[in-house]
Amino acid sequence: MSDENQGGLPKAYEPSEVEARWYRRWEDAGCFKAEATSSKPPYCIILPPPNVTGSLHIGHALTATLEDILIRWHRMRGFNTLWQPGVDHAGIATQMVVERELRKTEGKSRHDLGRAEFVRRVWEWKERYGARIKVQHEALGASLDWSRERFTMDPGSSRAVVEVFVRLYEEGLLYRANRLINWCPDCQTALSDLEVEHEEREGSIWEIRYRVKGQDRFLTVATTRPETMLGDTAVAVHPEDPRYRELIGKTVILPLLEREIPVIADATLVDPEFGTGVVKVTPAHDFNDYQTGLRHGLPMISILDEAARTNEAAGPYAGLDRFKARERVIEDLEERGLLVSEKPHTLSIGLCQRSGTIVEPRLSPQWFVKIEPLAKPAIEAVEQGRTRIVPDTWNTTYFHWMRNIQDWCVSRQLWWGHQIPAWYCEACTPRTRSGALDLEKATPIVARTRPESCPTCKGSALGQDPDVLDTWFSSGLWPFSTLGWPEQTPELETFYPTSVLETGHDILFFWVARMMMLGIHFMGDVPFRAVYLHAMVRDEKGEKMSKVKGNVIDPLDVIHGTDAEAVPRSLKNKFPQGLPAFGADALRYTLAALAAQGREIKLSLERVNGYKAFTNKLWNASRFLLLNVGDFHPGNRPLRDRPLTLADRWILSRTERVTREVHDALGRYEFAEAASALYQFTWHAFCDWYIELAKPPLQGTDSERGDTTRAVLVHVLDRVLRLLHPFIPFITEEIWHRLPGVPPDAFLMLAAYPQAGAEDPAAEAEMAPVISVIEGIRNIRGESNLPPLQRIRAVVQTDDAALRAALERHRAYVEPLAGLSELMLQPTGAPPPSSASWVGQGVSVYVPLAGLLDLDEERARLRKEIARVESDLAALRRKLDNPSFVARAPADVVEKDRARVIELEARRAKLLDNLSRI
RNA sequence: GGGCGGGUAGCUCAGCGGUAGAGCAUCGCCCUUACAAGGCGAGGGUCACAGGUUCGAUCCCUGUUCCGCCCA
Repeated sequence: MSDENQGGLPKAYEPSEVEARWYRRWEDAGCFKAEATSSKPPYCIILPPPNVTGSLHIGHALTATLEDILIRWHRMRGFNTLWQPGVDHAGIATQMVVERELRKTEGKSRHDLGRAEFVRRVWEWKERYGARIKVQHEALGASLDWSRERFTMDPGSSRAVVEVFVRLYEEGLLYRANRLINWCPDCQTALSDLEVEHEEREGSIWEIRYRVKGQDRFLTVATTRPETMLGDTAVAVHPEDPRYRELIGKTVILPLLEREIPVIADATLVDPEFGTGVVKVTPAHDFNDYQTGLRHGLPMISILDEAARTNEAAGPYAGLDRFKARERVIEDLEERGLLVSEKPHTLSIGLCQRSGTIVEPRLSPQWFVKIEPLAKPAIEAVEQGRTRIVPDTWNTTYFHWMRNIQDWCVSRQLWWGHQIPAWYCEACTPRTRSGALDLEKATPIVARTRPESCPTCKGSALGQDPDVLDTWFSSGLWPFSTLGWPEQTPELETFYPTSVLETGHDILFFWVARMMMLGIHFMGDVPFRAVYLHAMVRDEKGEKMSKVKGNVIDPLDVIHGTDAEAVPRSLKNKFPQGLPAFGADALRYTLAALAAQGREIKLSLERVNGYKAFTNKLWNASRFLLLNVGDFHPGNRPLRDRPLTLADRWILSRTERVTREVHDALGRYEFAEAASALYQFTWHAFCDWYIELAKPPLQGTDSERGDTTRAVLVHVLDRVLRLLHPFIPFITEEIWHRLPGVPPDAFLMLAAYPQAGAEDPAAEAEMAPVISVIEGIRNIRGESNLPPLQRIRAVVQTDDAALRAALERHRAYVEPLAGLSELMLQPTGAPPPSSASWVGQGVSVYVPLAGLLDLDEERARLRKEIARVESDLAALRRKLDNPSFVARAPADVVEKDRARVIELEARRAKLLDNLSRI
C-alpha cells in the first residue's frame, strides 16, 4: 500500500473526480424520482424556475443548496419527495437577448423577420441554451426530478394559462381597459408597477407663466417635465387658496399651442405650500394628473407615440424625441418671456427594470387583473398561519403590499410569451384612420380556442389579440400547473399544497404573492405551507453582483476552478493564477453556513476555501479510520453489548446531541446553525478528540478493546456521513461506500437519516475534567514553547478524591494526548520546584522545568492570570453585594454566581501561592 | 414622504435578558506514520452613540447617527 493511498483513498480530497461520478449514478438509478402516489408522506418543493436565457449565478446556487438540503433531508427521512424543476420563458429578457443577437449577427430587427419567424428563432435559442441550467444544477448536486422538468411555455403550462385567463375573464376578474400605464419606450411594451424601478436623480424644475384669458394676469406653474405642457388640459389650484380663489372656473391660454384650458380646483393634487400653488394638469402623461383628469372629466391628450416621440397632437413640435422636445419647448418659452426660472431639483424617476430606460406613463388599451378580490384571501391565509412566512419579519412587508395593491396590468406588447386568448372581429371592430383595427374600441371575444365566428355579426374573419401575457402570469400558476392542472392528476392530489416555497426575498411580490392569490383562487387552498425567504447574495464588499461591475461569480467557476483569464475582475488581485477548484460540496457548505436569516450574504472565496478544508478534513479522518478498520466488520453486535470506554460513551453521547441539534435547526430552517453544529462536532469533537483517543486502543494488543473502538469509529463516521449528506452529498456518498458492510448497490442519499437517541450526561461530565487537565498541560507546553514531541512529566494536584480517582482511571487518555512521560496525581500540596503551573477548576497542573523555566516570564504570566481572575471576582462581588440582586434574581442564578465566587477565590489563592513559590 | 433591516474581534458573520462566540486572518512551537488544505497553544471586543425599563441590557423600549433594501 503506497503512502499516497492509505486506506484505499488518495491523500488529499479531489472533488472534481468524485463529483463527476456520483451525479450520474444517482440519476441513472432513479434516486431523484418522486412517486405520483405513495403511502409515504409527501414532501414537495417547486424550484423557482430560472430564466431560460440565463445562466445560474450564486443566488441560484443558494436556492439550489438550501432546497436540496431540505429535499435530501426529507427523502432520507422516508418522505415521498418531489423537487420539481423547470425554466421560465422570461418574456422581455429573452426577447431582448435574441433581438440583440439578431442585430449583431444578421443586422436585422425582429420586424425584419416577422413575428412567426422571430418566435421560431427564440425557440431555437431556448433549445440551445436551456440545457445549460440543468448542467449547472447537476454540478451543484441538486437532486431534482428531471423526468418531470417543465417549461412555462410547454403545452401543459400554456393550457393552464389559457384556462386561468378565460376563467378570470368569465368571473369578471380580468378586463380590458384604456388606462394610463407604465410604458417602456425602448422595449415598447407596457409594464406592471413592479417592473418599474425608482431612482433619485438630479434634474431641474422650471417655472412657466400661463396667461389668464382676457386679463393681463399670469399664473406661474412649476414642472419637472416642461415638454408635457403640450398635453395640458387644465391648470389646478387648491380650493382654499385665497391667492387664486377668484380664478377658479376661468380659462388660461396654454403657451406655444395657444389652447384654452380651464382653471380647476383640486384639493388632492395641489399642495398650496409647494412651489407657486398652481399645477399644470397633463392627464395622459402623469399618474396623479390622470386621477385628477378622471375626477374632473378632463380631456386626455397623448402627445407621445410608442417610442416616446412627439406626435401630431404636439403641433409644431411633432416628430421629436421627448428630450429634444423638452429643449425646444424651453427655448421657445424663454424666447417669449414665459420661462420664469430653472432651478436644480432632485426628482424620483421610474426606470424600466430590463432596459434602464426612463419609463413613460402612456394611455393605452391593456388587460388588467382585478386584484383586490384575489388579495383578500391571500392576506387571510398568512394571517391565519395556513402559510407561514419565514423569517416572519416579512409578514409586515407582505401585508403592506397586499393591502395597497393595484390592479395588475398583464398584457405586454411583445412577441415572446403566451399570446392572449382573445379575438377581435374584423367586421365589427371600428378602424383607425390608417385602416387598422382600432383596438381601443374593440370588443374582445375571450375563448379557450379560436372561435369559429363572431357572436355579433357571425363573420368568420377574426384576429387574435397580438399581445402576450406578463411572464409572472404563467409563473404565478407554477405550483399547480407543473403538477398537471387543469387535469385532476394524482400528482396534484399528492403534492398540492406543496411543503415549502424557498426563494429570494426580492421576488416576494413578483412571484410569491401572485402564486398565493392564484393558487388559493383556483385550487381552493394555499400553494405552500411555508415560504422561506433567503437573503441576497452580494460580493465580499457587500455590493450587488452585476456584469457591469465584473464581480459576478459563476457557481461553476467556484466548483471547477478557472484559468487565469476567466477570473472575475474583482477577484483578479487575489487569484491571479485562476480560481482553484473548490468543489460543489465546499460551495454548498459555505452557502448553508452563511444562510443565517439576515438580508444579505457576502460571499467570500476565503470562506469557501475554509469549507474546502473541512471536506478535506473529513476525507482524511475517513482515510485514517478505514486504514485502521481494515477487515474488521462490526456485524450485528450492538454497541451497547460491547465493553465501552469513557471515550466511547462520550463520543456516542456527543453524536446523539449533534443529531438532535441538526434536526432542531433544520426544522426551524436554521441552515447556518445546523451546518455549524456539524462542523464543530465533526472537526473538534470527532477528529480532535475521539480519533486521537482511539489511537492507543487501535494500536494496542487488546483485541476486544480494539474492535470496540473500530465499531464506535465506524458507527460515528456512518452517523456523521448521514447527517452531513444533505449538505455535502458528493463526498459523503463517496466515503460511505467504503465503510464495511455497505452494499454496493445502496445509496447514502436513500439511506435513513439518523434519529437522535439518549445522550449520556454522566459520560460527558466525567470526560470534562480529563479534557480540562489535558488542555492545562498543553497550555503550559505552548506557553513554554516545548516541542510537541518532547515528553514531559506533569504533576496534577487536587483535593477532590473522586476527581483524582477519575484521572487515575483515565491516565491512559491524559498521557498520550498531553505528551507526558509520566503523570503524577497528588493531593494539593507544595508544587514541585521550578515548575510552570496552570490552575483549573479544583485542580492545579505543574510541569517541572528544571533549567528550562524562564522565571520572569512565568511570574508575568501568573500575574496576568491573577489580574484576570480578580477582575472577574470584583464584578461578581459587586453583583452579589447588591441586595436587590440577591432578592429578585432567580435563586439558581444567584447560586451559580456564589459558587463561581468560591471557585474563583480558590483559583486566585492557588495562583498567588504558585507565584510566591517561584 | 412611508416601511423594513443592519452597525458585535483586523475581515465575514452567529448570538438577542443572566460569565461575549465561530470561521478566516495574526503571533508562537511543531513536517508527531489521517490530514501542513494540518496539529498544539496564544493574543485580540467600553457588542454605533445617548437616554429609559430591569436586581441585571450586546439583547427589550425611546431618541440620535451612519449604511442598506423595499414602497410611494
